[in-house]
Amino acid sequence: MRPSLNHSKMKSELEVFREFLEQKGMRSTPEREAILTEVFAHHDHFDVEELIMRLRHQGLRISRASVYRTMPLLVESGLVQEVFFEDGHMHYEHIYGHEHHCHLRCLGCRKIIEFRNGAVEEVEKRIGQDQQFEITGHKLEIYGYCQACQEKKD
Amino acid sequence: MRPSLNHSKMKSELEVFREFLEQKGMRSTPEREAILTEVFAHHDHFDVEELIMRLRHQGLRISRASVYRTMPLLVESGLVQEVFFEDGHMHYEHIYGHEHHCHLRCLGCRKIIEFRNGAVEEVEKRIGQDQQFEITGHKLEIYGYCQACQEKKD
DNA sequence: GTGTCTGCAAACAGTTTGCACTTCT
DNA sequence: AGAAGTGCAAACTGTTTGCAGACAC
Repeated sequence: MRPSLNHSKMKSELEVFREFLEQKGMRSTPEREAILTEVFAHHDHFDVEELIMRLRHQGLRISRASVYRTMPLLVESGLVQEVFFEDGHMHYEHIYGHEHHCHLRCLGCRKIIEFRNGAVEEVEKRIGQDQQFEITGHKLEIYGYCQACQEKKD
Repeated sequence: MRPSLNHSKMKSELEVFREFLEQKGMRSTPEREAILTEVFAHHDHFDVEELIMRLRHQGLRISRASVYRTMPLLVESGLVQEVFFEDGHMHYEHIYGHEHHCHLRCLGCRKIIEFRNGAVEEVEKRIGQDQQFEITGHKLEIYGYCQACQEKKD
């Protein structure tokens, strides 16, 4: 479902994170690294609560505060992305080492399908030139009703 | 900056809202209509706090609760869209009567530029067919650094 | 050793909700 | 009359923060 890029020539996410922290004069700690590792352990969208639960299941009792303090670091380092805000809280996904993808969301059952499409990258490039922007990324979300939910509506 | 569609053949947003409410067995009230009117009175992104302030400036003392209760109705009716969650709260824009547009966001100064691009609509259409989705809309946000912020970084 | 980080608990902010009263039909 | 809506204030929930002790460098 979510293909990885060829990692052979890439730094690991841990290396990237350590370099990011060092460059900011911040420390690499067991807590931060455990959070990072857990974030990359599953290929699904997640929220802070789920992440904390997963850490607990590993026997790691990392405080809520530390997780909340670490999330912006992961985002700033480019390893993780805020995907959408829903049900009163933010949802994230890790993006490092994965091809860029967009989201197709069913407004009926709330199911989310990922897809890739090169055309969006081209649009992005053109817009960047037109507006003199240095583009670093994009988010495309398409929404509607999946087949099952279309039938339910009738 | 943000061109309107040709309104001559369109229902007004008020008509749309009234029909939406009626169809849901809900009432059209002065509060709901004042909120709707104020939402369509300015062509900018806004948040609930700003909206309440603008209503106050009109001498309308509509409670926070009513505004919070009305926002989901405006979204559900398709008149308004949630644009992004930032600084701890949601930001909206009205979309009825306006061509669809996307957002280009500067990560440096947080400035947001709107743009239109037909290619995205085509992508949307194709994805809908591939996935058997009935597409109702999309959100594309491209981010990066504007020219001024690129220079600042050097 | 020094400055950063963690965990805790309290604080905060946006949003939701229960309730008594009002309003629309 | 009855159902639905409003305003108020309290409750709720996700997130942030101050502080004392712990730890990385």
